[in-house]
Amino acid sequence: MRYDSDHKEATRQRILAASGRRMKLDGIDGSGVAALMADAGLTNGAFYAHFASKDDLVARVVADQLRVQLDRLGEFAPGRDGVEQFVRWYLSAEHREAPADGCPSAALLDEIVRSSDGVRAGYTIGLLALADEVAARVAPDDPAAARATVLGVFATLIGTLQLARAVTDPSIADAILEQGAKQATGALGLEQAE
Amino acid sequence: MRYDSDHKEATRQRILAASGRRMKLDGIDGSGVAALMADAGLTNGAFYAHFASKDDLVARVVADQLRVQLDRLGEFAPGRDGVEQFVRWYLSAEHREAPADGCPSAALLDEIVRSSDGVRAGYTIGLLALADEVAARVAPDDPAAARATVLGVFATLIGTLQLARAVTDPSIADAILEQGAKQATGALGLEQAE
DNA sequence: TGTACATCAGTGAACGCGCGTTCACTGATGTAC
DNA sequence: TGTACATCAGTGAACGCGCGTTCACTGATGTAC
Repeated sequence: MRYDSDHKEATRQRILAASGRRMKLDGIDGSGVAALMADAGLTNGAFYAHFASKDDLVARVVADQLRVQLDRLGEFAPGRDGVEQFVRWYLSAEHREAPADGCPSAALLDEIVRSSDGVRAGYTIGLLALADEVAARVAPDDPAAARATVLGVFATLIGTLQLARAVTDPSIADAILEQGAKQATGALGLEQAE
Repeated sequence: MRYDSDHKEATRQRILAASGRRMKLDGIDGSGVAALMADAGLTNGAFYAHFASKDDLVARVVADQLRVQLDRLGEFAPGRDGVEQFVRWYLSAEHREAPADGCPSAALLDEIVRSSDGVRAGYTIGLLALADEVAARVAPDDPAAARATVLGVFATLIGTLQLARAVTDPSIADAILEQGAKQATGALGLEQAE
């Protein structure tokens, strides 16, 4: 090998991470292949040595980004406490202001809806993996039954963050986040910390 | 006048309605000016006699679409019953399958987040007008206090519909809609009809 | 040990195409005289 | 009443540009002998 044996894989991961950031900022349609590659420190021609097409990249990015969310949850406390920390982070002003480092669902969900079946199938898998992990934490006795509740809470988190980002009045944006936290913690049966 | 005195205004409304449908299907970035004008039965050159730019159009479309939602609410029963009917319609399989005829927030919210301040300001006004109408219906004694609750419910409705549209498994999509209805009616203190 | 060749990640120019926007023009109709 | 002109919504070609994708090439390094 002319490079380390894992050189190409490392480059691929760099493209995935850079594309995740860029797409969450500028949207999927709004992120051109040349810009994504430049973000990863490469030129556009190298793209097709790593991905079959832009659609292929989108599917990988979406899956990768959901895995990052699962990792993030893993970095919080175990059990229900970690879920509460996750919700608190999710609906924070910091997350609202930093979409590039944030949740791919909030940033991209309605573009994902319009994406290919491959993208949506990957999204579904990643979403359910995250939901099942949360369900196992909040209802260790019967996680299967809790899955629907958790998906409902996800819907609230995603919609709340999008609304808070969309409105131009900061005090309304704050109120939306606060209300979302109330609903989400209530639905999960968590104490709302203040 | 060589045309009826309201001919141009009628054309403008036709462009707005056609653009609303198309953008909810293909996204804002995904809808080119030529395609939008063709949908309205015109050629691309006429566009700039009606709108200053595509961004101007987007702002008008978003405002127009939110007004349509307000009109829709007005067509349901008065008072709380109409709100319940609105929620039921919003989280129906029909609405999930027909984004072109549906809510602009669910179809476009994360593209609106990335749009210009003008678009977002118009969105904020339309959103609050709708929220205040709902608040006046569910809490006629103190609608101002109910606004936050209503915005929280909107977030749940929007996120729920997006999630249900994104997942590739139909039974999960159905479960997401059902769970969203449970949370939304609960938050509004409405009986959930079956 | 030294040289010729094979490998392959990445470069950068080019492809056809659709984008948002501009503009000279058309043609139907109202107004002036 | 008839003719010349003004108005203006809409047409359609063209602009420069960035898109996704292709491809001939580079150059660093490993392997063969």
